[in-house]
Amino acid sequence: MVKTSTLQDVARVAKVSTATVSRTLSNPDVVSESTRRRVSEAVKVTGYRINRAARNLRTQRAHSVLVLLPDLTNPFFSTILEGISRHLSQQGYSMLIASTEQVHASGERLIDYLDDARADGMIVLDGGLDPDVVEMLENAPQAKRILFACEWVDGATFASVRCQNRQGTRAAVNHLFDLGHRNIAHVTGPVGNVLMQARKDAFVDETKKLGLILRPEWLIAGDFSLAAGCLAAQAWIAMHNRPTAVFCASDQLAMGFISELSRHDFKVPKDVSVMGFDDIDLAEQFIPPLTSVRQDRLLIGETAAKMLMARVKTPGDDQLEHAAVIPVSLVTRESTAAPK
Amino acid sequence: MVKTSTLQDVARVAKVSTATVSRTLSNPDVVSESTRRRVSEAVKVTGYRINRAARNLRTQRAHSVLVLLPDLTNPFFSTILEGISRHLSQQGYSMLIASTEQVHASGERLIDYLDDARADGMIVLDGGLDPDVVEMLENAPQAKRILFACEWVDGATFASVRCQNRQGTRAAVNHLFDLGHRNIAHVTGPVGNVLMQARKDAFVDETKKLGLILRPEWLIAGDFSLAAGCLAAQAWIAMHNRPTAVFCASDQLAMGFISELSRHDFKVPKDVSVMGFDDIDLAEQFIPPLTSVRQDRLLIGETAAKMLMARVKTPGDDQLEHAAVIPVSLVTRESTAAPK
DNA sequence: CTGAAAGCGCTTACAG
DNA sequence: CTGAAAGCGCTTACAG
Repeated sequence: MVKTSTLQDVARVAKVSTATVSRTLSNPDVVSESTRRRVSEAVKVTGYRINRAARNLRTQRAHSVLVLLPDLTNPFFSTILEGISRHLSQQGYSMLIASTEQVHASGERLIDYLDDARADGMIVLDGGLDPDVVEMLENAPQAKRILFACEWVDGATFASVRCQNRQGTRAAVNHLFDLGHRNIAHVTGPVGNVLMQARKDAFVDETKKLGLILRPEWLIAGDFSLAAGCLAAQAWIAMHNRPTAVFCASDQLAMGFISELSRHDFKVPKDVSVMGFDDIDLAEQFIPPLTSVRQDRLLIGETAAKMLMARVKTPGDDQLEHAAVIPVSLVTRESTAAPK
Repeated sequence: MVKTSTLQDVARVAKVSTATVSRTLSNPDVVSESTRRRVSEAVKVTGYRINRAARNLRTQRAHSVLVLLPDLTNPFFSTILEGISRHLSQQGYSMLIASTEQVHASGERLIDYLDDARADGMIVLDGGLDPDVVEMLENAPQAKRILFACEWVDGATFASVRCQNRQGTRAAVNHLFDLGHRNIAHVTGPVGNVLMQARKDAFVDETKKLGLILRPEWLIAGDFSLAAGCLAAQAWIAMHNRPTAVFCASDQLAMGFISELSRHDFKVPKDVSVMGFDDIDLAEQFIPPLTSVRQDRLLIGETAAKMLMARVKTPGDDQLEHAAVIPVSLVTRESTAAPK
C-alpha cells in the first residue's frame, strides 16, 4: 500500500484540528479567511486526498450508484450510460455497473448492493427481472432508491423514466398511413417485454382508429434482434397478401428485415417500406437510411440519474418526481416511401 | 437511512465476540464447528450484511476497479466490459466506469481514483491519454496497478493486454493475396492511434514482403468510424487505377466503405473485395457478410481483469505477467472474393 | 470560528 | 479456538 497523507497530516501542518480541516474542505464558508488559507496551503504541501472509504463509513453513504443492465453487450445501453455517468460524476458520485445475469451467477442478491453500503441507489434497465427479485426489491426498505429506466415492471411501484412508446408508435403508423399505406404489418419485440406490449397495443389501437385492416399474420412475433428481423422477413416473403409497409419494434429488427429482403432481391422502400424504433447510431448509415422513432438516450440517462439522486439525497418522502416521460420523435429517412 | 444489523448484533445473538464473527465469515476453517453453527444461525436471524465501507476502510482496499473508456458510446467496448465484469464479480470486486472526457470535465485527476481509495486498480482502454496524464500515472506509486488493454501508450511502461495486430494484418493481406489480389489498399485508423500505426506498419511490411506495388494513394487516411469509411470509398471511386481489394482497419470503416459504394452502384465483392478488423457483432449480419479479423473481446476483458487482480493482490513485485497478447483469427465471409 | 471527543463497522495482531 | 482492544480516516454534535 502506498502511504498517502491524511486529515491528521494536514491538520498538523496547518496547525489546526482535524475538525477544522474537514470543515474547510466541505464547507469553506464556515471558517475564517486565514484558516482557509493555511489549510489549503497545507493540503497542497501534503498532497492530501480524501479517503472515500472513511468518509463513506462516517457519512453512511456509498457515494455511488449501481446501474443494472440485462446485458452488457447490447450497444443500445451505452449512450444511456453516458447520460447517467455525466450527471453522477458531476455530483461526485461513481457509477457501478453490473448485469442481471452476473449478479445472479455470483449468488448475490440485487438488494445486497444497497444493503451492504456499496451503492446508495440503483437504476435498473431491465424490466425482465425475476418476479421474486422484484418482490424483494419492492419490500425492501430502500425501495425508494430504486428507479427503472426505459423498461419497467407492470404493477410495481418503483419510480421510473419511460419513453413515449405509444406516441412513438402512433407517429410511426401515421407516417406510413400518410404515405398512402393501408396494409401495415408490425414485427414485435420479445414476448413478455413491456416495451413490446406497449408498442404492440398502440399499433393495434392506431391501425383500428385509422380504419385499417389488420390480419393476424401481420403481427409478426419477434424479439429486438437482427436475427428475428431476418425471420420476420422470411415470413413476409411467404405471405400471399404482402403488406406494403412494416413497422418494426426496434431498429435492429428493421435492419435484419431489410438485410434478409435484400438477400432475396427485394428492394426497400420500392417493394416495401420498413421502419424501426430507437434511432440507434447505425440507423442513419444503414442502406437505405432507416426511418425510425428516435429515443433520446442521453436524456433518458441524465433524467434517470437526476431523479435517483433526488431520492438518494432527500431523507424524507417529500414530493419526489415519480415518473418521467421522455419525448420521442419521428425521423424520416429513405426506408419508407409511398407504395407503388 | 435504513437500520441494518452489524457484526455487533450478530455477536450478541451468537454470544461470541465480534472478532469471532468476523473470523467465521472470512475464514470459517479457523473456528470450531459449534461456533460456526451458532454464528451462521445468528447471521440468518439478524439478516446481517457486511458493511463494505467499514471493511474497505479497515483493510485499505476499495474492492473495486476503475475501467476508463475513451467514449462510453462506442459499442466496441461493451463486450470487453462484460469480460472484465465477469472476472471481477467472481472475485468479489465491483466495476467502476468512467470516460476520459468526463474525468477531465469533472476537474479530477485520473490518479485520484487510486489515491482516494475509490479503486484499487485501473484498466485503461484509451491509448490516447494526454501525455501529461500518462506521465503522472507512470510516476505515481500506484503505477503497477494500472493496466492498458487493447490500446497502449508507446514508450510507457504499464502492463498491457494487446491483440495480435501485426499478425492479424498479415493474415488479412495474405487472405487477399491468396484470392489473387495484387493491388490492395488500406484504410487506416485515426492519426496518432497506436492500433492504426501497428496495422498500417504491418500492412506496408507485408505488401512489400509479397512484392506488391503499394501506391501512396492506396494508403487512405481514416479513423475507425463509418463516416470515414464513406469518405474512403469516395476516394477509391475517384482513383484511376482502382485497387481490387481494400483492407480496412476496422469493421465500421469497412461498413461505411461498402455502404457508400453501394450508393454508387458498385457491388462488393464483385467490383472490389473489402474486409475489416475486429469482427464486431454486426459483421456477420452485414450485407454482404463481412470478412474480418476477429478479436476475442471477451477474452481481452477477462485477461485484463485477471492480470490486474494479480497486481492488486500481490503486495510485492513478484513475477507478474507484464504483457499478454491475445490471438486474433481470420474470419472469411462474403465480402472478399477473387478479382474478376 | 474552533477544538476535543466520540463513533461509523469492520479486521487483526496479541495474548491466553 | 477465542476475546479484548486498537485503529482504519473521516465527520459532526457539543461546548466554548
